[in-house]
Amino acid sequence: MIDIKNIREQQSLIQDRLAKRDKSINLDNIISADLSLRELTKKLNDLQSDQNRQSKEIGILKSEGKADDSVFAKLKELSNTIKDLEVEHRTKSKNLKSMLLDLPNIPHSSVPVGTSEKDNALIKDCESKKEISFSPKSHVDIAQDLDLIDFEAGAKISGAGFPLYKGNGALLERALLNFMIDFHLKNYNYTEFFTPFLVKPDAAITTGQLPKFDEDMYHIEKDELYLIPTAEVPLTNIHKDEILELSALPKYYLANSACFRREAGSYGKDTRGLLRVHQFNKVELVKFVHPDSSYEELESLKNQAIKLLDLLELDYRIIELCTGDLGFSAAKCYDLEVWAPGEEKWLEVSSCSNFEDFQSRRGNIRFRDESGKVDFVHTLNGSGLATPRIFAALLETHQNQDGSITVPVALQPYLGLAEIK
RNA sequence: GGAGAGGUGGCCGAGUGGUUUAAGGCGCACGCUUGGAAAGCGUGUAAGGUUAAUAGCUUUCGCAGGUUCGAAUCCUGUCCUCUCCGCCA
Repeated sequence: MIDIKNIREQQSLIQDRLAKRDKSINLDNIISADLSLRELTKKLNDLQSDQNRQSKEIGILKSEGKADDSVFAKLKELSNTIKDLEVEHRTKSKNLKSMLLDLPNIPHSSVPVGTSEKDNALIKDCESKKEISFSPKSHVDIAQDLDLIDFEAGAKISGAGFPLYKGNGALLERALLNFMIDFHLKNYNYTEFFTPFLVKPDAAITTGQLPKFDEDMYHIEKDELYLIPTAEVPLTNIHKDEILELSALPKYYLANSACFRREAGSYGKDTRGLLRVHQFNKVELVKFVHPDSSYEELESLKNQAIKLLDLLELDYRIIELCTGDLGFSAAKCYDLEVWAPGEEKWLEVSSCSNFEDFQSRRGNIRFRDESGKVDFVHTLNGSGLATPRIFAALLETHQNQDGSITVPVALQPYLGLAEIK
């Protein structure tokens, strides 16, 4: 959520910066709603003050046995006026809040300007892809030939997009997750969590999935709970409505979770195999940091995810999203993409974002700064990493002509195998 | 799912309709005291809105409504925690 005071004070500046993301955004309604709400607040507060004072006087009169009906009648009128204004105030305040919740974050000034994916900046290209001397198979065929995934059975049980990992496939999935979790825990100062997979609407509002992207989430109406699209949601909400001590920052949190995505509107796109599924696993990294250091933290987050790709011996490139392609909550975002030689596609396996105070404002996550003043923390997150596309790229990159897979050295202890055949 | 108890400031806890402007304690901060510390004594100690303001006003006692001139207190709904019973991995 963007600070209303900020919008109030520099409307045109913010308007311009949001226009780089979406030209249709207009702040005029918000400005006028804010103005009218503030006028109403002033009026209401004055009347409340009057009511408080007079009620207190009645209290004293009554205790002295001197109160008569005329005083009550007079105050009844005031009380009714206040009640009406309170209703109006509530409505207007909800209205403004909902407008603010629908507004995306302001892109950081360093973000390349553009309208879509095609304007994203290539930060680091892959210098030389691993050479494969034969025609590489798709991960779908490899997985089927080696009996690693039973897509048909998954579809029978839950529908398309719910892969059923089997035998060495299930083992590889588990090995990948454990390898990645251990990597972060051993090399960086992360605290591991295992979170709930179902969350209240408020939690999804904090991170920005709600209220705008309700259609993308699995929703259990009976209990008013949502299935998490990423562990970012529960992790970020751990400190909802809290004021953290300065000494507690930065906080580095990690969780492996199943992620559930409806992928509404993306039917027909990447439907084959593991490229776009409704349920997958991901190791998520979340940071709560001092506002002064959030951009350094973004770089280190990105570098951390990259190291995993090196260890898995995958070919990758780094993209910086342009203003038009940036996610709703992000101020700046890097995507890591791995090369899948069978599919002949770059696959997004990690997204590392700085949300600045966008999420912390929505979730009321604050800290006490050097001077004792309360301010919002900055939050960041990054995938480290999402497995299905890593799984796919791994099979395709490390496949041999005889159909076997050579397991990267770093992963071998977790798998207990040097090759899958 | 059924029955009961409870949710008050950083923490504990008093408060069942009106000087509550939330007692008291703990913790914390500062000061006095001291050779120094502890103890003791004193002062201070929430967040949001508005504002030039650390002034004033206002909101907030889980949350949302309601009753009343006036609600932490009464009523309704709801969420959460705990205990017991039932079911269950």
